Amino acid sequence: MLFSRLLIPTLKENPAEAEAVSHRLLLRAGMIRKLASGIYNYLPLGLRVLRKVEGIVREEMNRAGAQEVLLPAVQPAELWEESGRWHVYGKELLRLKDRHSREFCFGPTHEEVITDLVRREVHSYRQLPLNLYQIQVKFRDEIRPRFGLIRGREFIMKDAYSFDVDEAGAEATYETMYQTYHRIFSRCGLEFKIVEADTGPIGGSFSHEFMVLADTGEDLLASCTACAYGANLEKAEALPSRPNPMPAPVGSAPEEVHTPEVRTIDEVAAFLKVSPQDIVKTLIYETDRGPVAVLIRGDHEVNEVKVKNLLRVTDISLAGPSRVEELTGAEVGFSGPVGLKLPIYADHAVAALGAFVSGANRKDFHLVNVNPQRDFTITQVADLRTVTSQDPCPRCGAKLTILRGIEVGHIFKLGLKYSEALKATFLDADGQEVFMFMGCYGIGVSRIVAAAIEQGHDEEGIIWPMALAPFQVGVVPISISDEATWEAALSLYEDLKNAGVEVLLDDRDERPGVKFKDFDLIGLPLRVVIGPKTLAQGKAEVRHRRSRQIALVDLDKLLDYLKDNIYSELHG
RNA sequence: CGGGACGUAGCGCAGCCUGGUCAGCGCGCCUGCCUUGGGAGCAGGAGGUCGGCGGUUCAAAUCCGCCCGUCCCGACCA
Repeated sequence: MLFSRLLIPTLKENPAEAEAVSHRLLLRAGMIRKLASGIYNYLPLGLRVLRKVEGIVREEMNRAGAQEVLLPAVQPAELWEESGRWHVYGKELLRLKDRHSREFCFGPTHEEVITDLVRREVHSYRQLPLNLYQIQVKFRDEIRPRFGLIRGREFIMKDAYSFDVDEAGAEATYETMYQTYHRIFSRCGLEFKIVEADTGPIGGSFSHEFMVLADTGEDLLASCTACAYGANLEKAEALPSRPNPMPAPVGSAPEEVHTPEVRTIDEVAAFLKVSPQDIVKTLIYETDRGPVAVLIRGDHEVNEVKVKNLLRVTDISLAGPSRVEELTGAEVGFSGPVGLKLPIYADHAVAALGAFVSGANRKDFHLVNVNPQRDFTITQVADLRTVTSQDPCPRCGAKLTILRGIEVGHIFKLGLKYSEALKATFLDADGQEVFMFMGCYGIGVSRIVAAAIEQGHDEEGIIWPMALAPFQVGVVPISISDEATWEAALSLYEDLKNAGVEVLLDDRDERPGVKFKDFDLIGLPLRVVIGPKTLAQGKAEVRHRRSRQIALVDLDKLLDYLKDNIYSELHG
């Protein structure tokens, strides 16, 4: 392609609206433009990258035996009512009405539609297993779209849904998808980490997330420095800690201490001259099953996902100030478990304490020498806190690190959730009608584009991996008015095209500096500069974007040199 | 939805506090000359309802109110 004929509106300066690296560079490199918050146009260069990702995803999904379909973006409300999600999904679901006032939504995901399709068309175990996928636009009316393509409201997703005759089959499919995802992200040139994940509202029994490691990642994950253990921070298990040797003798009774205006853990610790780990915070939560108290050691953070899962509720929120007063008899900051008439859920670390400090449920007072079970009853002890880098790996005991990641893929074992709700059954070999075992597998295709930039860039611009680059080679003639230079560039361009290389020829009448800057910005892996100086020696200059290394190559060896480099980066 | 910031030419910004020679700068764009190995130079030129509506005032980009939009920090997710 000729540079002058492509719409590549590069920007010299950073757009004010963009903060994240990938967002800035996608805009500056002329790959995307914003239409509305979280909604973007893909320009020619951006679309080429997107197509590269799609191509890899398609190849690997097909290789794994999945079949491509294309489902509608607009879905009737009835299906969502049937699955129960019409009323559960919330504001994130973009709801619409047609001219007859019939209700629809713009699909944020397609479990309902696919299950409906399969229940109509599949009736025998002989037709199973089945794995169907599509690559399509999704819309989720996100609370806060951000970072350009990383969290858009409209985005491109590959979603796959599998149907198996039994749990063992479903697990085999899950394993296949696990391996397939590994291949996909490896081919995309991404450095990623596979972690255990909470299943969230999609439901199901277990799942893994594929995380691209990057500072701008919105997710935190715990990763073992020794073994393969990795988990989303909201899922990562905290091992029960050993009893704390510090506190006062277990024998003495709780004692009220006057602590005027002393509310936070730090304030209490300073005032009573104890360490935060000798204090227990009592958090009052509202749930759809009524209010509960959660006990967490002062130096720990509550993990609301774990609380939700333990209580088997879909929503929890911290009780407001007036509600706390109503339930505990004291202002926020003085809650404690002693005398509290609520179900009390304690983290392991709290139960392991000998005696601790807590609120007294009386304004300006705290209790010291509080003992679990002796002074109050714990409804249940569980893992309710978020792990820290101080925690040991739950598998091997080695050190954990906390990393940031961008979730680019997520695989779920769904089980029977949707097949039961939508009655997707088949007849097994014994003529019994049974529910299909389902799994679902998502990849954020447009998000991969952004994630690749987060991992591949420098001060000058994007550094694409060969597999995702919009063009593999850029050809830059120093001057298009110097005939020999232009002829040599054009001839190389034709040769490369004929050899099947994706090449961009900069035919613009610009000064060399302008072209170099633009090529650094758009990040093609290989750049060939044709100029009078090197031409006189029968050579051309090849610059590798990532390493910035420059090679002077004989003109007659140039084509092979480029082809070899492309091949080795794609397949080496 | 809570907290913070912003909205002036395609992009980046100044001007606003202290209302009146404030419609300005840089980049980009168009024409011509010149130049060609890391975003050149000269000359000429096009382009703006100062986010919108309303109010105060002799007078509003500037002060006030409401609304819209955008971004950043927290609860959702590929």
